Amino acid sequence: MMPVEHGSAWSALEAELREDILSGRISPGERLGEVPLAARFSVSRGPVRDALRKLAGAGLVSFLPNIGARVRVFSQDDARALYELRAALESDAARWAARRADKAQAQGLIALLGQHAETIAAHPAGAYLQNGKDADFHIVIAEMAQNPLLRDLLADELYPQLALLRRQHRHVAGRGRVALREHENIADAILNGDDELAALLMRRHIEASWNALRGQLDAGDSAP
Amino acid sequence: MMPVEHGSAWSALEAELREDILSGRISPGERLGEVPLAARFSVSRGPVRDALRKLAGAGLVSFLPNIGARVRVFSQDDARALYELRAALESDAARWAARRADKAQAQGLIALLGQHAETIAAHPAGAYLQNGKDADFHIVIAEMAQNPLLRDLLADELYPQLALLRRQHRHVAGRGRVALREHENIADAILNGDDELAALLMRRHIEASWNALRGQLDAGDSAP
DNA sequence: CGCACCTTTGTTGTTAACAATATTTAATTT
DNA sequence: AAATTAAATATTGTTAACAACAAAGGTGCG
Repeated sequence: MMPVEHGSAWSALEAELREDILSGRISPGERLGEVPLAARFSVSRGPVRDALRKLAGAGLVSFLPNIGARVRVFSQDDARALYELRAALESDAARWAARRADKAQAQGLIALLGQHAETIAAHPAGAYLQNGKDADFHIVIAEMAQNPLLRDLLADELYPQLALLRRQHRHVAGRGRVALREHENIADAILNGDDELAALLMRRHIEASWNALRGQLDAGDSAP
Repeated sequence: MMPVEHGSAWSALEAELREDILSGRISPGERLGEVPLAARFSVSRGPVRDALRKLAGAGLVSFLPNIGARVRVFSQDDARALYELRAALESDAARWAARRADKAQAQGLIALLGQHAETIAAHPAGAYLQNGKDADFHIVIAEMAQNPLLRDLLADELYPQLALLRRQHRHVAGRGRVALREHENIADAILNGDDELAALLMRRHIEASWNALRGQLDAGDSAP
């Protein structure tokens, strides 16, 4: 008999809520009342609370005691802090990836860059950074670093927060070709086992990404 | 009328549990049943669940669905991952501290090192690393970096986890004098605004700390 | 007309009972 | 006696009702 999956009450719930937030179906700043959510998922408020607390821990939801949960809104200072943290983590991820490069993963990285080049050639306008392709590259490197703590912190916390942050603003201007070039240089350094160079290039790559975003933030840009 | 503080049911609860775990009153691996805890704090299981989930998010408690919570036990690989992450975060904290050094904080750092030198002189055996003095130094630097996200990640997650990790093992052999010397060199680099040197020295400092701990781990050392 | 205060309403925090799962204990069989 | 299975027990997951708090709206007073 197919067992009715249990204990998954808030597990599935959290995943779906996450998806709704990251896809923009629920907008930044929007209220997340426990009762409506409970009704929507045909479940009681208990599991909903658990899921909201977990999402708050992941930085996707802001939580005020006795007031409630809202989809998180990032201040410019939040964004700066986020990118600085990202630079610290990812430059070290690149450093370790260069030292520990695993054959299979390294080939995956090369294949990925090949795909990206094709994508860029096909859509010169630059949909590169927009469609999760960028995230793939960074996640492969996080895997290559062979540090589960670092990988999870990046994949489960930082990248979702960055995705949500970008939702608040117009998509960053097409840095596609330049970004791909930077990715290729980073990959080369990793495949050559040059850990210091890989770390430095990754740091510069993220600083460039931050500068591009900050330009838009300074221009007073915000999503509808 | 003095208002009976509310909303503090699990806030105080979480703080006390944290303290019990970090102080060793509850040992690593020990079971954290919801019912006994609820009875102990004269509260229902709901707030206890919240507190346990939060502590699990902070990495002090391991949580298995349908089974329960235990005080976290670190594997050697966990420890390695922790120290690698720490090196990434703290070397960048030192980097930013050197760039953004705030007068008041910088003097605080100097004062701290003076105290530490006296402590070492008074207790040559080396109680330096054992009594939170070490943590103070690193926290001041995290503050100086002026990145709330980085500071909270270090102060609320990494340092507590490190404290718990050390509880699992005999105290690391007195690296006191050497560590103080390293601290002084880091502080000099920060006060001179030499961000690259500060970052590098901090990374080496943490690597040395990790090597000292790993030596004991390899020797099959574990707390009673 | 404006402001403060109070009432009302809606939402979150907490509780205790119920349901489902894991663990332990005891019985049974080989 | 050892191992396997089945009942019993303890623990976690979920639910619905109750209590405390915050926000909104209306009323009275200056």
